[in-house]
Amino acid sequence: MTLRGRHIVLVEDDEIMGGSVHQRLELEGASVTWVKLMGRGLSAIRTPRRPVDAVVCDIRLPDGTGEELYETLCRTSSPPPFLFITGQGGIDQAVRLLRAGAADYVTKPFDMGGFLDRLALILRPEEDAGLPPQTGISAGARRVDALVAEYAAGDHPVLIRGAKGLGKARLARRMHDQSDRRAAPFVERNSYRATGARPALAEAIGAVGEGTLFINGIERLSPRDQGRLFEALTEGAPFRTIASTWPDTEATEGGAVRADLLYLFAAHEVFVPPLSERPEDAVWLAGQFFEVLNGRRAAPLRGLSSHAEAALRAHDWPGNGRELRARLLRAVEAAQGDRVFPSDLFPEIGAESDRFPTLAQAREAAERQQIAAALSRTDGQVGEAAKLLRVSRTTLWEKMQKLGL
Amino acid sequence: MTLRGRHIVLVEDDEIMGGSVHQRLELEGASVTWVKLMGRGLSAIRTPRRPVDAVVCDIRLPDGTGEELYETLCRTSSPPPFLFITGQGGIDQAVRLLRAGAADYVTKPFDMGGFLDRLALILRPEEDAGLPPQTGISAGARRVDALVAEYAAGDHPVLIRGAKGLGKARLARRMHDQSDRRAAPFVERNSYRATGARPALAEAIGAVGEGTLFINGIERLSPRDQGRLFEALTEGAPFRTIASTWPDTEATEGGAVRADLLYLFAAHEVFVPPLSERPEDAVWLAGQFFEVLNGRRAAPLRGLSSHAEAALRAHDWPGNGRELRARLLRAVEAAQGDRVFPSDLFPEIGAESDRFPTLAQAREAAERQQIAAALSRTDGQVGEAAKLLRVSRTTLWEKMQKLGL
DNA sequence: CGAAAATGTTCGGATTTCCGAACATTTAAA
DNA sequence: TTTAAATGTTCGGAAATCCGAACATTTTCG
Repeated sequence: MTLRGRHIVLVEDDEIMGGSVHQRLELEGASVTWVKLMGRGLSAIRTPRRPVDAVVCDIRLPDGTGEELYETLCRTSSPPPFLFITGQGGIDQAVRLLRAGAADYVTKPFDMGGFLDRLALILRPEEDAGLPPQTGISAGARRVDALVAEYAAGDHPVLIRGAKGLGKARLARRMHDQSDRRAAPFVERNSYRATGARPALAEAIGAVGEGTLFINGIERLSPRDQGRLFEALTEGAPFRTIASTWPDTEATEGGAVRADLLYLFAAHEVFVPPLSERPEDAVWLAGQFFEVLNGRRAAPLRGLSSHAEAALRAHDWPGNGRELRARLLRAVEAAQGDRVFPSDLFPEIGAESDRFPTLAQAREAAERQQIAAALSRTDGQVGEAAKLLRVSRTTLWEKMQKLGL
Repeated sequence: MTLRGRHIVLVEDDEIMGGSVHQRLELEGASVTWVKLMGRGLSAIRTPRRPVDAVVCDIRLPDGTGEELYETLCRTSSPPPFLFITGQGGIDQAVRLLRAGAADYVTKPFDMGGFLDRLALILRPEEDAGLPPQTGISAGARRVDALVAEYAAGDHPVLIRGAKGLGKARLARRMHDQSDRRAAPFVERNSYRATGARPALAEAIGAVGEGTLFINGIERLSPRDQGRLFEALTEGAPFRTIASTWPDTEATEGGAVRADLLYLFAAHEVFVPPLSERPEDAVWLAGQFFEVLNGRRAAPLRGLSSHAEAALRAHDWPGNGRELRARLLRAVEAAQGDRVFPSDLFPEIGAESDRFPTLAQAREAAERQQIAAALSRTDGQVGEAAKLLRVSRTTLWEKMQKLGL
């Protein structure tokens, strides 16, 4: 697979490094947006000229870190895959990023060929062709798959609940593929994507015909859009509706779904348990990923060591499947022996975990908390919150962007 | 009493108001330091050219508030009396200052004659000539007075414990006045006063002769000074030593007293209960103040109403005697009828108490907390704390000043 | 007791933050 | 459906913050 025709956002302040990567990516046929500041990166990714396929991002930036950029995006949207460029000593940071669901990282200095290979790897779509249409092997995963099969035969709305990285979009797609509507369009409306990147609901409804409309993140729909959806569903719309929600505390508090709309979905829900509750699925999924990835190695590995499997079971998987896939990618690439070992999967073991927050971090945390409290108090009214906080509307808006609120 | 020869610090940014007050105070013979910023005020009060007798301070300043200035000073020292200038609508703020122990306030617009009278009132020393040498009438107060009389006859060190505003310095003075050493000097070393305003311990020891050395705030002595004092006490120094301590949580954590020094005082302690634990003393003391202050009115009042007395009993007196005296000053001045009523003593009743902290306030609170944590972690080592917090030593020092740490 | 280390403190320059004005877009209300 | 209100967002200038260098003073340690 080539990079030709892809849109890459490059966030790198170093003139030489950035120039090299920029030039080489364009030689490969990619379209590159090069920015030098975290703030600029935020804008470029949130409101891009065209959809962003991947982000290549340095860790250290003049106005913050790549980590902050990524996590800020995660709070209000679903960012495109990130490939981080880290220097020596930044490994603990990069590993945290993997845990949070970032795609991968490379360590300076690196050869351009290896870098391009890694970038090409993460550009591949989330639903790998090599994986079977199955959530897992645990009892909980089998219940999910049974419900998916059952609901695929129906026409009623379905709500998929579960944390990020659990493949809710893939479940919706499978439900569509196993239904009578499989020949009609499958249209996704991702509410987590930045404003510029997502179509209006009306546009999505216009495109779906008698197919399946998938609303990713129903709690993020505006009240007006929720009204439109409710109308469509109660007036016999020809398409089938599947929605997902991410039971994140902030989302629940901030973006309530009107009760009557929720009522339409209440009878048919699919809850996807987190990987931490089904460790045998983590091992199974890792095995699936291993088969696919190992097949690409010039010198194939023999498998996962038993200790690696034990470590997979013991991990708490805050990033769920996305984190698992990223770790497998790195492990298969980095393995020195003939098998994958725990230290290949979890290189951060031994890294310092106890860090004293800096003054800037403490200040930011307090600002984030206070702004959130003010927004809560004003029911999301930004202008009123600005008055309460005694800052200008501009200042509040910029801080909200910076802090990911 | 005139203002002649007194040193007044004026903190007022308004050119016209400041110019008027400055000119009139100098006409009255006072020496005036006029600053326009809270930060400048901090410096002028902490390291003055000569000791500060009083501060005249506006509430609203370009770089903060008079309230912040006062409270910042209170955290690390015992500020001179403050007379606040407040505009309309600032009454709740001024009342909070009274509660915290500030001397008084005037409301714009005011006539200069009344302003000067009020300033003259607060310049009078804390121990008013009109008050009897007595702590109060409650059982607890009588125990304190009995101990003072008993210890006055001895030569052993004495420790006076109690919160600010309870007259610990007056108790020490009374102990001296009732002792055989009354003809010799009484020298006070106030550890709470700003660095520039307090003499070195060695200087105080040199001046006391066979008199009484009063260490106000023994926990604030440096380890070296504690060593000097210990040596003096164990090697038969000719003077008598009385010390006070303020059982404030911050002081206890920050400035521990070495155990062997504390041992020398342990056998003779006087604990002064807070006014909140002896409400009848609050009423008695208010009565004493009333007699003194009422005598100065052109049209004397008949007394405190029974409801006023009830309100005095009910109040929790966070500022203890200092707050009580300030409230009586205002009440006797402001009384409209022939008696003092609750609303004269507690004008803030009805004022809005629930305020949402601004973003700057939240940020400051977080900074204060984080800096305190860092200092705690580094055992007071400022340079190490700066590294931990990832700020420069200068920045940390300035923030410590601003935040009162 | 003297030297080293740390604190106390100031100042000017660089950097960052904050803001009002302005305009486009979206949402809410009439 | 139209209008008003609010949000989304940018930009340049003013104000505030942060810092290193520097020097005086105090504290600590050998």
